[in-house]
Amino acid sequence: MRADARRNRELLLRAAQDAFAEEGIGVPLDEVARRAGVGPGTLYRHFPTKEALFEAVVHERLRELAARAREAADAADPGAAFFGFVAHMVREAAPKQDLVDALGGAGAELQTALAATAGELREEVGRLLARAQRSGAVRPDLGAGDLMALLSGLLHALRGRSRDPAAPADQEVMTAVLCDGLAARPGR
Amino acid sequence: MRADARRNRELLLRAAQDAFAEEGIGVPLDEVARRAGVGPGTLYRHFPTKEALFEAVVHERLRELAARAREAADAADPGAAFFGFVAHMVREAAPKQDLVDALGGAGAELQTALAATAGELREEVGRLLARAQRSGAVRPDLGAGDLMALLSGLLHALRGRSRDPAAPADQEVMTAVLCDGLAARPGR
Amino acid sequence: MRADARRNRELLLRAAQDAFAEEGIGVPLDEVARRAGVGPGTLYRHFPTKEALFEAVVHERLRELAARAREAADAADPGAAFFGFVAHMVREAAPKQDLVDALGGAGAELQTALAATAGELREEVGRLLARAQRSGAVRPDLGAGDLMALLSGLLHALRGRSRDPAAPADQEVMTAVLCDGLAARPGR
Amino acid sequence: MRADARRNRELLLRAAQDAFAEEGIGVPLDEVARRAGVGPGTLYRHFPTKEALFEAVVHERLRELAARAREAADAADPGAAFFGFVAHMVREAAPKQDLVDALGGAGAELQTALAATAGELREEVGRLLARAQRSGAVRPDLGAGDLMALLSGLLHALRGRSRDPAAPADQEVMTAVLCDGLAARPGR
DNA sequence: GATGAATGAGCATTCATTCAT
DNA sequence: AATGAATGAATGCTCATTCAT
Repeated sequence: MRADARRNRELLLRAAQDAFAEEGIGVPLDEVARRAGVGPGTLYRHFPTKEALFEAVVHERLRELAARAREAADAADPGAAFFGFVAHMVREAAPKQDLVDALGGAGAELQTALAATAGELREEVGRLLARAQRSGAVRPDLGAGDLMALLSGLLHALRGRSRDPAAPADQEVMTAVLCDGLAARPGR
Repeated sequence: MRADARRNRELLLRAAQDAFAEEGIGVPLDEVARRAGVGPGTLYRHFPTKEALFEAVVHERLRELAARAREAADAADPGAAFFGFVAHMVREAAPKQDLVDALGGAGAELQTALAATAGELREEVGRLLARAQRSGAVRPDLGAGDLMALLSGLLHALRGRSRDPAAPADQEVMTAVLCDGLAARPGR
Repeated sequence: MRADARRNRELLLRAAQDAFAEEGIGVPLDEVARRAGVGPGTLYRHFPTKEALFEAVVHERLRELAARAREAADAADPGAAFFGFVAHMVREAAPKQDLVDALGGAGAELQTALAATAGELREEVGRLLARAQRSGAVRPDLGAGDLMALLSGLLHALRGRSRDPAAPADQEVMTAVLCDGLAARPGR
Repeated sequence: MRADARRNRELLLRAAQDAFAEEGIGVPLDEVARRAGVGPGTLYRHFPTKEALFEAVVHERLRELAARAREAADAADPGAAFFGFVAHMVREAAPKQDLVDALGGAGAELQTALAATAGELREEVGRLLARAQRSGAVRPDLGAGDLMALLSGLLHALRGRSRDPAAPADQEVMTAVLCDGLAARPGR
């Protein structure tokens, strides 16, 4: 691949990251191309469909999250590792509309293409989860799929609220609610 | 109103309920009309804009939920009333993509028209919440806006999962996580 | 024809007169029906197409103008009769958008259907004109068609101006310009 | 700008000129595109709204007329310059339905966007007019707005007549009537 | 390879006309 | 005969995708 081609690919990915983060999957591709400073044709040379671009962006983000989960897998305190990762993931993903869209499953086609990467993240998170459950920090009746769904839901909730001035919502409190709900309850 | 008009209005509302429930606000009006077995002009006669139709559908659903919340307001046990309503709301609203869209605030314009009804629901829910908080059943650091957002998020999560066969998620467990997170924690 | 049918026909014509006068041929028929207090179906019972209704309205107006021209045909002073009629016609027709549309020939189909009545008016006006020309009051190089066109143009001009606050125009002056232009010029 | 783009822009403008000239602002954009041999999207690329296209066409025509008026402003004989311009304008604009629409003020929105250019023309014409009035060639009781309205009306009249074979009208005579009406009358 | 112009299917909405009630 | 609901073709505009330059 020529140097300028590689550079354009980078520019496009960066622009797409920003655009998708701000507006979700709804952004016109022309705007992505404009942000990247290239023509839409160039975009299509690198990414044959809009979904391919979207997937590329989300793929990268999912892998970053998966990597982070992997790092946390060896931490001394399984419970702290798990809840630390949850907090990290919420913090990182909340402002990325595309992740919210992707994790929430907007459009069934996305799922198939992203399934592998999403599965990878789910596996890593599942490992963290299982370890935390074995250590007694997290409720035992929870599958990795449930957890991913709950995270996706929280992200969605945070997205919606950031636009609605009439109903103020507190990211800290909402995350705390989720974490408390995930925690094992001593009395039970 | 003439019999055929009422019938078609019913058909349209029903078709719109189904279509919006399945696909959210994104469904083409022509498809709603097609599902109802009428022409697009007929749809227009009954609902002058797409938003009017969407609002009619969501309005009804929001009012049902608000009514249910009002009923619960006088129950003997404030905590049980609150958690019972949360479970009811999740059960009812989960398969309705439109409610998820509306509660999640997809598109600022919707909000203005539905704000009144959504606000009504929030108020009723807020009353249940406050009472449950005073009774010590629900954590005190939670606003009505937070709660609505969390519910909206959970609904979104459930919607997304219902389409994703690869990542099974359990509505019961997820609702339990939310409810446990909402509950006051004795030890704190 | 039943009494109520005749009455509805009257109501419709009256409503159409008003609506067409105010908005020209562009008014939706539903609005005409609404103004008349009847259903659109009733409108169609009496007038099989929109154009038929339009023609009925314009027909009546043209006949009134023709009658007025006929009255003026015997006046003592041919010049005064002619210019008096011109002023009358401008005064009457200026606020009737439909007449402006019809005389201006908006839509070729109209012309065919209204041709007979418009021709009748043209004939009467032509008689006034010829008499005034013979008396030396009006320039001789003017045909009845020219005159009708000029009148239609003046009406159009007055219509446009009444909407444009940036370019004030004076109906009196404009009519005077036309009349002076029509008058025979002594020096020639 | 690329060669093909410029070519298509030219084709579109030309097609729009013809279509607007023949049918006024009422032509469907799809027909303009069809005439130009391009898709509707291409039209949109060059002219983002229908009004933008209309304005582009009319703008050009108005500017040509304004330029012509400016040229005439320094002529030796103010009266001849004025009447010459009137004749020129009638000749040029008569077959252009769009100019008639624009000058006649069809639709208030047009006015805002074209107001500047139309105002420019009115100013230039007003200059010619004032000079001719000072020289005693043109009646003093006439504003620039009146003149523009009269011109617009004459154009409208000529348009209408060109479609009506039953009522022959003579452009020369009609223009002469207007000009004579505009001229100062010695005897008054 | 890059560019950006062209494409055309698709959408919400309007309104003259028809037809069941 | 009246009613007003239903029809559906048409319009301006958008945007993912293709293709000439």
